[in-house]
Amino acid sequence: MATPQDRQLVDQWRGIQSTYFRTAAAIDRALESKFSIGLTEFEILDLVAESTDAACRMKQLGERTPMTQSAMSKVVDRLDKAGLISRQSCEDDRRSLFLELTDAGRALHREAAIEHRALLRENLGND
Amino acid sequence: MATPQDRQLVDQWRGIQSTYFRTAAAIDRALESKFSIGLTEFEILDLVAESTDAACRMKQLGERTPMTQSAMSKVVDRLDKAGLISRQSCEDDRRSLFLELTDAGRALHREAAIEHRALLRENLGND
DNA sequence: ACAACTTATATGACACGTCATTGAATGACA
DNA sequence: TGTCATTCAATGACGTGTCATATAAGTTGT
Repeated sequence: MATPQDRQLVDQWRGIQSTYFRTAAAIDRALESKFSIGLTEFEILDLVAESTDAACRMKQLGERTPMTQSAMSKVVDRLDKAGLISRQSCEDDRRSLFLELTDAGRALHREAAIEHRALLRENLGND
Repeated sequence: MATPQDRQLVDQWRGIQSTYFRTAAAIDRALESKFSIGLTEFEILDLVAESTDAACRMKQLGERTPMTQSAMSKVVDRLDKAGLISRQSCEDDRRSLFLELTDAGRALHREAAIEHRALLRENLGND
């Protein structure tokens, strides 16, 4: 019990947690106040933005984020309602959805990404 | 825009996120199923367990976790209702609360900590 | 072409975290 | 000592995530 290895593990874990919380909170607040979107919304925008088009993406996106399928669905829904993204049903498999940024979405992403990267740089401290 | 440094930052961030989510989810599920407590509950137990007694702790604990004051208050409330922890008002400052594990809490913590460390070892991969 | 199964997304009930605020106790200081 | 500000903890309204399930579309084997 309570071996030094355990202590070291626990400390490492707490470090990860606090880095994660601190950084996520900072980004979330900044994006929320400047662009009225949350961190998770931005993350989806970011993934869609960097996806080379083609392919029915909702599913594939799910493989590139730790978000639940359910969570993704709701985030995408909010982004759609906000007019930042559009969902189009795929021709070849009508269960799937093809996502793409609207012009507004692309513009917002461009701005927000700058903020996002800056806050990562600050918080992850790779100066 | 999109400099290689940015890419590297974003990748680092996604790594942290996925480590955090994967690990937290694994621990949470295990503790929930075996001991009927969540990860946040365990973390408070863990902090209280390792606190050298004395001092009115609710406040100090808040300084050692990324949790909000509000969140802590609710977690402690659940732990209290579950009979794992007790809140006693401080004599010297009646705004503050002194926390301590009940016998049940200490016993549960002892068991749960083993599981917790094991899952950290698995997920943070310091073998 | 018809079941039975599988896969993609959406949704409803619920739990938990956050923010803002409250209530109570303390401190500061004229 | 009486006021005003500050601090500790609890609470209510609210947003968002999770789980289980629903809906719809595709697949397979006969």
